[in-house]
Amino acid sequence: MKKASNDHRSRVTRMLIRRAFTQLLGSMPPERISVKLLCEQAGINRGTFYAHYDDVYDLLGQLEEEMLEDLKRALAPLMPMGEAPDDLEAVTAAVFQCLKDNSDLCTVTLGDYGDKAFLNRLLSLGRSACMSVYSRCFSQATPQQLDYYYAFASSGCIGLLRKWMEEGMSTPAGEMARMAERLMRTGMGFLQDDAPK
Amino acid sequence: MKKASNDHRSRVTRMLIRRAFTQLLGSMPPERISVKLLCEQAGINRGTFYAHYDDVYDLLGQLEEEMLEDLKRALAPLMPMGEAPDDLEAVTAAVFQCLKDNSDLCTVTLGDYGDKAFLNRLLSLGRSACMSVYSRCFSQATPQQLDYYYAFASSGCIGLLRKWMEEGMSTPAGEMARMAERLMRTGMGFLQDDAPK
DNA sequence: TAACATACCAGACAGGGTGTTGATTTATTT
DNA sequence: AAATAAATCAACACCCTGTCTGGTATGTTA
Repeated sequence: MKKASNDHRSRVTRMLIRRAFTQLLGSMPPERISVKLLCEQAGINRGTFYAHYDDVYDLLGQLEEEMLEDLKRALAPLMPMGEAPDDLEAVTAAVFQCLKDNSDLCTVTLGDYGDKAFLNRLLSLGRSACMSVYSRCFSQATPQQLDYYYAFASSGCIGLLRKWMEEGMSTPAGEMARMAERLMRTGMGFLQDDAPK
Repeated sequence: MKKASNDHRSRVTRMLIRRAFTQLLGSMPPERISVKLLCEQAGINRGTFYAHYDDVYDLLGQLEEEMLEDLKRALAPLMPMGEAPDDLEAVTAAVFQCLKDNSDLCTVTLGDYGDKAFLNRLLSLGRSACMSVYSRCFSQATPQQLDYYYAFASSGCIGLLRKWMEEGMSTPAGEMARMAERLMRTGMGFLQDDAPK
């Protein structure tokens, strides 16, 4: 990992790279993007790229890292450290909002050509927080059951996120959070008719 | 797309390729696997590979395609065509079972280095079936709401699947299906204590 | 069994991407 | 203005790709 200089030129260069990268990712998966093509698109020298990143995947990883830092920053005030957050819905809403703020990247990392590794990092981030809430609310469940429930709920939220992005994120983040909360807690039953099964 | 010969030699070669590919995928993501490396691992000539597949992604796609065909075959008797299946849990169980039967591939396509595109195909496969059930059971909901609910539920099931695989698929498929059903229909509330929120 | 078709292989080929280097130019900082 | 840091350019050897030979072995068909 190279160190990130704060020189004005460096920041401009990195911005050019990021812009070119997200543009290209809109039309092709990352594995099809060569450093050469990326640099042509960004209008920089190829050697310059290597001064900032190891390769295309290093670039992708660093962009994701920045986003996760954003997310952590946004969530920090809502999460008393080491403790279960009292308002889980507010946390969820903050997540939706943050991803909306980084939508240029998210539509890619979470999109069809997206990066599974990033999803995993996103999930493990929320894991500890949710588990502490779970074990408080669902004290009867076994740890293994809790694992399965978190796997279901967190992955479900990702699906919700993806759908939300497909729709252009027009629904307010708060409303999405409310929907997520309800789906996790009560499933789809609250909508059910009297129809059988 | 090349035509698949049924010549004995061809089948052996394709099997060698598949075996080498899944082995390699266990230790690196597909974008790191070169045709050269793959052929060395499989012990075949590089030109031979190109006689069967266009590139590594074509190979991956065809393997996934075969698996989806398996899945459709297994599901067909449970799904009266064009109609909503009456026993959704049986369908879910069949899905779990089929993926278990193809676990060598699934641990890869659904694993950490997995392929998002495959997930999408898996999801869209179940989409129409589920939607017909939804619109029957949840007649009050708007189509947009149904979309969101399917996004949540289907993605949640994927998460459950992944967790299941991590655990070595030791839990019976039927039991997993029951858990999935319950999580989708009633959420995690059935476990809840009297704790607040 | 003989003739045929098909799939392998080994090797070579041009083309292109990779990652690095060293010398030079340009911008920033103090 | 001098010192420092970054971007540029050209060139390098290396590896992978995709294709195409001609030769060999293996199946398939009559």
